[in-house]
Amino acid sequence: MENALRAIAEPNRRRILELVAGQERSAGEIAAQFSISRPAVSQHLTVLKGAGLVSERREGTKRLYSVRSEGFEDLRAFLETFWGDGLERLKIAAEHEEGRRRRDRRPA
Amino acid sequence: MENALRAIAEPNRRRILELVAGQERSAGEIAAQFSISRPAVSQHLTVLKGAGLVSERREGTKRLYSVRSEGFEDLRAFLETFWGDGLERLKIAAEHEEGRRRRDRRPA
DNA sequence: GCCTTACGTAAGGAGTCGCTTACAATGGAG
DNA sequence: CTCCATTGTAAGCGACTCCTTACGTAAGGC
Repeated sequence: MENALRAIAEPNRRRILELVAGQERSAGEIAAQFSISRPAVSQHLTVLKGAGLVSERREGTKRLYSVRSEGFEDLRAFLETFWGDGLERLKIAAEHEEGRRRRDRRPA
Repeated sequence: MENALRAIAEPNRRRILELVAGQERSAGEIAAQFSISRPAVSQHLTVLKGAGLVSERREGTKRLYSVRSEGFEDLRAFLETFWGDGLERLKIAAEHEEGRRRRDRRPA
């Protein structure tokens, strides 16, 4: 998950993910959408692949990239802690612990 | 969202978030959990606050931090694109576009 | 074989990040 | 007012990031 988080922290990589989200695309096709150099995009693709967020498929001389949604599952799990129910559950747990500590300090 | 993503990409900051998730905690209380220096933790807290992921409340000389779940909303929206329904919808849209392009190229 | 197309890899440089130590600021206790 | 506790801020340093240009590699077309 570490790698995935660092990967999506970079704006160009996020744009790449959005590009390949709905549609498999070749490296060149992707690079054409950017002002940065083609090797720079290639490096970003390597990072995304290393993070498990995209998969690569070779076809002749081309390399086709697409989103690998399994790679996002750990992120989902981690982040769900911080919104909605996950946070609620944590708060309740913390309050219980708080009560226990108070009782230990000044026992009835 | 940019700031939030960069903020959570750092392991120590993630640990801080987990610490303050269930329970409001003071800066010192947080720093005590880390091997890095107290100023380093303070800097991380500044980053998290700047990203809107934690809120700060002053009480006497102490500063109490807690998770601000609204700060995670944009992340949720962005990431939902890449798992489950969001990705499905994008794929269908891409296929339609693909079909349209084929028709344009070789009209019936 | 030779050329072209499509792409990754290597090397190096500017900028950013996260850490440390030293110092400043603010609030409460006496 | 002085002292202590709690915290942020400043300055500087090594490590990492992202970019560029130059070069290497592999699959076709002819």
